[in-house]
Amino acid sequence: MRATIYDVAKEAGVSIATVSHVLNGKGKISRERREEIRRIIERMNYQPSAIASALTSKKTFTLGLLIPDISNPFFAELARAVEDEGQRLGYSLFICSTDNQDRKVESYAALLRQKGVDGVIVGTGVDRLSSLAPLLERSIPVVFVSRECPDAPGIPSVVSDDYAGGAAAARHLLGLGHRRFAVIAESEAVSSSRERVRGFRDTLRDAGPLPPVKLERAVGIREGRQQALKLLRAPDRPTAIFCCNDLIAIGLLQGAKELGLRIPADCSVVGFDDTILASVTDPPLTTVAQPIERIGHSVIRQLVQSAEGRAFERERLVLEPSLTVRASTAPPSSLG
Amino acid sequence: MRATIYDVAKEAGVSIATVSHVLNGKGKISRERREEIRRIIERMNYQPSAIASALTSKKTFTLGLLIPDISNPFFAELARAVEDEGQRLGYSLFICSTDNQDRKVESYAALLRQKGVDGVIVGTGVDRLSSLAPLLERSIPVVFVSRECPDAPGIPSVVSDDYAGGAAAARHLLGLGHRRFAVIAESEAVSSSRERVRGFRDTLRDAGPLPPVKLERAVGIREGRQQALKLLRAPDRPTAIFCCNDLIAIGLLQGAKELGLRIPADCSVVGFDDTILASVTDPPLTTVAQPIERIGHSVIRQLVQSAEGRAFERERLVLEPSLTVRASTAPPSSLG
DNA sequence: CTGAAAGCGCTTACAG
DNA sequence: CTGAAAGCGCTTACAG
Repeated sequence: MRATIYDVAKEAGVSIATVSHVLNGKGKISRERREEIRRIIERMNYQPSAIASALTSKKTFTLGLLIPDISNPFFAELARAVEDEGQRLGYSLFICSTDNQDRKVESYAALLRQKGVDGVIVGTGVDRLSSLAPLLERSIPVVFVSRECPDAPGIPSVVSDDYAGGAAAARHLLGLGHRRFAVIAESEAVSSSRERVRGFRDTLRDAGPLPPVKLERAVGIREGRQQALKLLRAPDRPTAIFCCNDLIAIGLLQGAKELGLRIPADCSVVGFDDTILASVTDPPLTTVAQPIERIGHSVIRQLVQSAEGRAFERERLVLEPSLTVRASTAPPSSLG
Repeated sequence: MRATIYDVAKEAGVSIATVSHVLNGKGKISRERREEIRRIIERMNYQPSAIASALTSKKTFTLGLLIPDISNPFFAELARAVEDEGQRLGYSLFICSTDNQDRKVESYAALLRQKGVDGVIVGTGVDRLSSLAPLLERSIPVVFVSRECPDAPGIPSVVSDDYAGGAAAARHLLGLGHRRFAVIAESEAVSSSRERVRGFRDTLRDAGPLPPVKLERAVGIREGRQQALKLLRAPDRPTAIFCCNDLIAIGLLQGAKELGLRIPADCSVVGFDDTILASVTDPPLTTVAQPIERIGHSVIRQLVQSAEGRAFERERLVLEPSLTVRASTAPPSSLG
């Protein structure tokens, strides 16, 4: 069997309490003893069992990451940032893809509770806050990322400034000379999407009188393509379309191509997120870049602070997005 | 405090052993008692601590997934398949991105050991098998996925038939009428890449005398683009290029565009993997599809079998790839 | 069919 | 500065 704390205590001729103390840098141990014990630990290749230690100390140094789908590039990139910062702070990560289904959210929440995680990052849509009950009941720290839950006061969150992102998209397009716009948004239930649209529209409104902005809804590439076909076939075709995420924008690109339309010559398109997908399309997408890495790092720090009982710096951290201009936007070919 | 097994035992007027038995479906408990205890468990909302249970039973129902980078779409898609099947079988997943650095592999391996995982899936490159020592020493079950380690006899693996995939790419291109080929491969150290090239070349050789096949190396989009520029600028430009992964193929698409070349009219390109990226480029990529979902499911089953002490069905499971034909391949414009 | 008891490998007051 | 001892919440022979 592998070495336990008893083995090294015996070898060192001390009590297990002493070994535990040097392991955790607690208590006062004389320098010599400490170094002697360190050497023995090294020599025996002893590594404490995280399980036994969790049972007594109630800390597992493990976190849960609840997201809709790890195979979605946005969440995969977010997961990487979260993983890296977690690792730096000594935490491991359970990955939980929920497909935005409350049933799965709840079953993962119960599982994470049983496994004794120190905290949970929630990046998945949660219809009923009660899906998180297994966590909340046991006061396991939770922080939302990239989404918010209106009826969850007191739960901290880390988000992009979606309103500002939508506004940036509008300013870019306005600056290019566009005047006839459309938007393809996600579901009305998604708060981030609502904010993006609001920022976009408010900015247009401030720019003076403009033709009405058509709004369609989609989730993912396929629906994005369908809505694109609808919008692009209309007689008063918009010269610029703002899509609330890159997937929708990609669907739009595909729809436009089917219709023989050139992007950006016939229609400019702006996406949102700036995952790797945006750099790979043709033309590469102009898109509002979420600071995914900073979001991931911040959310972990927020959670760990809260798991370690320190006060939050803030309950809601809003990070600024920035516009990444690529080749899917240009001035309208016939101004007006 | 939350309820423990003692609380429900007291409530039910039985011993904790009895409660434990009904929890685990072990031992013989009279029907009435069993149902009575079930009701009490339900009512008290008791859920056993996975930590305490792991300490005694030595099983954590937790696995580690060691991959180069969760933000790489191939591994993200693989992770999703692994997660789903793991979940179905009752296992949670720690995600570990190693960037193919032995240092990180080793530190994650040590961490996973400490946390007492029941098994580890290794999809990351491992230069020295000794990086996995923390696992192997404790005989924690390991299975390789999508890569193999030649000096690791006895460690099971689940892979695509890379040779067959390379061959399929060659047959497709040959069938289209191509005769002047090039290949952009990954590093010679990557076994899967070697096999893909070998399958591709062998198939060409069997097709009769052909001009020599140029071979360049790249990893990722940027280098793929560079090698593409080199290949496409040469006087005897190939009419078809086989890339050992989709990322390289995407770089090639970008390089071709810069040179004003049309794909597939001026040059056909075949990728490998068929991640979401391949469906999003313009033109969409013809690519050898790895059965990512089946790979992920199989590797978990293989690992769980081994973790539960059952014999392997086989030590090496080889799944067949298939060619996904999209729009990046066509007959050469000037035959010959 | 059921229970008393040992044990898993740690941490943490507490006493000295 | 160091150790004896209790306790974390389970599982598992073993005895009856």
